[in-house]
Amino acid sequence: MKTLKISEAVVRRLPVYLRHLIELKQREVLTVSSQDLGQKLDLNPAQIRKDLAYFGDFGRKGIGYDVSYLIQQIRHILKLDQIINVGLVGAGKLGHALCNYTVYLKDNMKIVAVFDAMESKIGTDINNLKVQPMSEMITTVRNQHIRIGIITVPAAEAQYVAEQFVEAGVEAILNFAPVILKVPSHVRVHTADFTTDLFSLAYYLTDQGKEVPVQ
Amino acid sequence: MKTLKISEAVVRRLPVYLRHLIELKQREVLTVSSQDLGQKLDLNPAQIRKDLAYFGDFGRKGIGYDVSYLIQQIRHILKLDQIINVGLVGAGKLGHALCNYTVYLKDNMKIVAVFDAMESKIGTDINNLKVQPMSEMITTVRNQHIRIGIITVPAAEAQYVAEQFVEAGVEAILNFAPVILKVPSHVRVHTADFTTDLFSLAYYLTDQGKEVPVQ
DNA sequence: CAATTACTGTTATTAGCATAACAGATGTTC
DNA sequence: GAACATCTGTTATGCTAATAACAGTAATTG
Repeated sequence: MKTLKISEAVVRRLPVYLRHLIELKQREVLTVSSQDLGQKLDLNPAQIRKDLAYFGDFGRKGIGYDVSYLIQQIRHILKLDQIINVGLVGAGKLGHALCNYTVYLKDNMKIVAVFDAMESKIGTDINNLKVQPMSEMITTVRNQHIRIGIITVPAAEAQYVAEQFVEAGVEAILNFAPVILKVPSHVRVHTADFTTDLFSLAYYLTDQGKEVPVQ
Repeated sequence: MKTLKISEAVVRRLPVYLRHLIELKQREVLTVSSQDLGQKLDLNPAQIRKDLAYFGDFGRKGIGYDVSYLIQQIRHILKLDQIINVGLVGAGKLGHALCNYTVYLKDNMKIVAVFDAMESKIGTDINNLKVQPMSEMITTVRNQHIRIGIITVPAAEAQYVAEQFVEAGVEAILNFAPVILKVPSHVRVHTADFTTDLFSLAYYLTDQGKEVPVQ
């Protein structure tokens, strides 16, 4: 285990490896080479080897990587062998979708509390969790040892929610609102905004002028 | 307008600029400097100037950028001044959320059709759109001139849906399923998977061992 | 058991992107 | 209207990340 500074690009590929390895394990594949992985994941084999080598010598020359062992190692690197509690603010459709989705996963990461500012939503059930008012957020985050916060509120409220999360002591935030959040540097933020994704995809469309048949 | 190859990193920042500029316009700010923008968006001012300069001389020395003019220009670059119809497959919670969300935007990009494979979902209403069966997908995509496809189905079905989209003639795909899609090179794919986001955030958490108070 | 093949881990090279530096232009102030 | 401040567009520099190359090791085959 080296102590080099690992780039974010590397870290973001690890979950991709993990996902595919789990699939391989389900298909009872025992070992896999960087070339196989590269083909399936559209990545350069050398890059995969280098990524993994940052964290240890997981492979065997002439053979490849033991699937089960590598799964175990990546889960450890990503801290998925710890219990990681997650809190979510914003019980809208997207919030609902995320609650369902992550529960589906067989990992130690779980959404354990949901909050909303709207009176009408408080007390309603999402995936066996009762939606709590914002006033309870800080104490719940502390009591339930919530370490990651997810924000699925409208843009205008996102900064306020982020500040509450920070005050409560969350270590990282996953933000779905289309704004750049300002938080202290010890809190990691990732913004996952699909309008950005959609708009940047539009750039690559072929230019066709403005007239389009509308029925 | 130069014909250099624009990097994806640049393209992905354009929607971020656009969003903030629209906010500035609503607040009746007339001009803005790269420094102001950089401060608000956590970006280097030089980078912003360079990004914009790829596409033209939009700013004025000593002054900055005219907000309205720059909005217009970026919208043009991103082709948001054209009508861009979008189709979505997967009428689950996430699909619902996306339908609501994009409709909210005042842009020419709209989800105009929703499909699902499940019998029980077909015919139901999502945001004034009737969910159609997969069998109608290809003809609808062609008739309605759908150019971007969104995939919000489970991982196992995503590749099949992608192939249908490609056959129907879609130019780009936004994929929310946690798989790497294989499509011809003329179709642009962006995968927006939040398990990847969440898992890579976990990497940055402080190591705390495995014991965690669970109520 | 030598020769061959199939792999990794690591070092070297290339390419791409972000930052810095600066020249040129605009407005403002005294 | 000269001196100064502001801010862009562009060129130069530095750095980070991706790719390629290769040495070393394990299994396999004749």
